[in-house]
Amino acid sequence: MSTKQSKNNLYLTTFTQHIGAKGLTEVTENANDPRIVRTMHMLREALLELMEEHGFERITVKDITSKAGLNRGTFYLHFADKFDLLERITEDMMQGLRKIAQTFDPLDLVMHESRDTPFPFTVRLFEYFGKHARFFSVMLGPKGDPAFSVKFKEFMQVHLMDKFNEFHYSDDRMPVPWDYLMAYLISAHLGIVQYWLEQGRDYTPWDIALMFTRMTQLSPIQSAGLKK
Amino acid sequence: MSTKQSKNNLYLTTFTQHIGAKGLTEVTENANDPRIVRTMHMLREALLELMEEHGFERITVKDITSKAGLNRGTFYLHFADKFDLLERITEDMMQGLRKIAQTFDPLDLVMHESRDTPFPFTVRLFEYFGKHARFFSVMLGPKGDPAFSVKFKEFMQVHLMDKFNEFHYSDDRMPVPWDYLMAYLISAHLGIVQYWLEQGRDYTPWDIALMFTRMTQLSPIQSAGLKK
DNA sequence: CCCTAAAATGAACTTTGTGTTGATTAATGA
DNA sequence: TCATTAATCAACACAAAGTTCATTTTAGGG
Repeated sequence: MSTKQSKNNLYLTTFTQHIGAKGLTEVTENANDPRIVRTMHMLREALLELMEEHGFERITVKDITSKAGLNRGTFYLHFADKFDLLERITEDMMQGLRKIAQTFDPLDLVMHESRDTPFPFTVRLFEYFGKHARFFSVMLGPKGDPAFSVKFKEFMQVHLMDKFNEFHYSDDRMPVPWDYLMAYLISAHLGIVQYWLEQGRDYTPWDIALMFTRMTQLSPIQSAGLKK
Repeated sequence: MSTKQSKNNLYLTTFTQHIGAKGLTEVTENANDPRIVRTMHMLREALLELMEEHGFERITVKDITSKAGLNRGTFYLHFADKFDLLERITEDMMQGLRKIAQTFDPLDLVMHESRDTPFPFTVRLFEYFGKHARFFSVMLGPKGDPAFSVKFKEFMQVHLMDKFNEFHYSDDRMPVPWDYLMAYLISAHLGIVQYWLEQGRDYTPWDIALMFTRMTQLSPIQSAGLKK
């Protein structure tokens, strides 16, 4: 009773260790705590690995925690469910993209397109994709989340395409409606990102960015170098 | 015992009413039986409606059958699980696409592109998308299945793009690698389909097909009619 | 080094959906 | 009319979800 220095903290044990399936982001965790950092990292990595293999749909919380080597209860200490986890990862990545987007200047583009050099902003984006290749590769791939592709497109729309709104004529003078042209270009660029990741990044960000410059200036037929 | 004409079929009751979670497509049903036709139809419609609302991931077999007004057991009479159901619907739609693809002739394209008229093959495709708008709209949208987008791209690759392989120069003479150009174009076209469905089909198949013709011939900058 | 706050663990429990089974009822079509 | 077969119903074992609480482990400031 005295040798073991007793349990004098019995009446002061931990409160509210739990998140609750509803209160999704009401958590104010100490993000500096190395235990939390580690846990988060393990869970994120485990989720991406499992998604790569089976797709988000087929994964259970049990799978995630056992791959992460953590207790299932620990998961619920931080996230309401697997959707919550995915959202948090996604939001972080989008933050990263938005930060890069701040450096974007449309006038820069005009300068570079006339001299067959890649647009530096595009290079920076691809460097980011490369840095987080696993995430983007999974999320934009066949096992990924189609809602993320939409998010990504919205990002391009707002941060890139909308900057050029002022430069085009009124709709009746255009060969193709403005909004359809935007849909075309955004999806085309997304397609390049997907293909590049799929191929294991066989070109440098610089090379890819140069392709963008060229494909924007040439018609598809010219880009193909088709024999007539 | 005699008034009710008895149960003389007791020893001949139905065998193997069930599919089994593994034997996915081992079923040889009489697809003409109106009961089956009706059941299939109800299940398909229910699935699409629910996907539109909550996405495939959030749906349970219970949801599907209760929306379809059927017994849950009936579902398992025809499908192993919800994935199986989705696959069957998808396969049917792809069949429809392949059938249209048979009518494709690349030489046709050369004829039409020089006179600013839509490519009839493209018109036919969009008529099909329109006819099955709910399916394509859901599956290619944010609540859909990213694997289907990939399937769809492969379809375009095989049935459209590969036909032009012979017409291009060797890679070192091209402004952009051939495979990247294909990824760009395929994704761009997919994007138009998605956008068109999203907008509630605000143009006719003919109009959309004409946009394709033009965007293939003009550079994005020309398509935009950008002020210099 | 010790001690406290907080994170992680482990075990139990309820609930919900799954996939299966066998018996019964209802519809089809020859 | 009647044999066949689809659909229904009720019951089952099972797996994972989400929650709770007591206990153990860890981090880091005094």
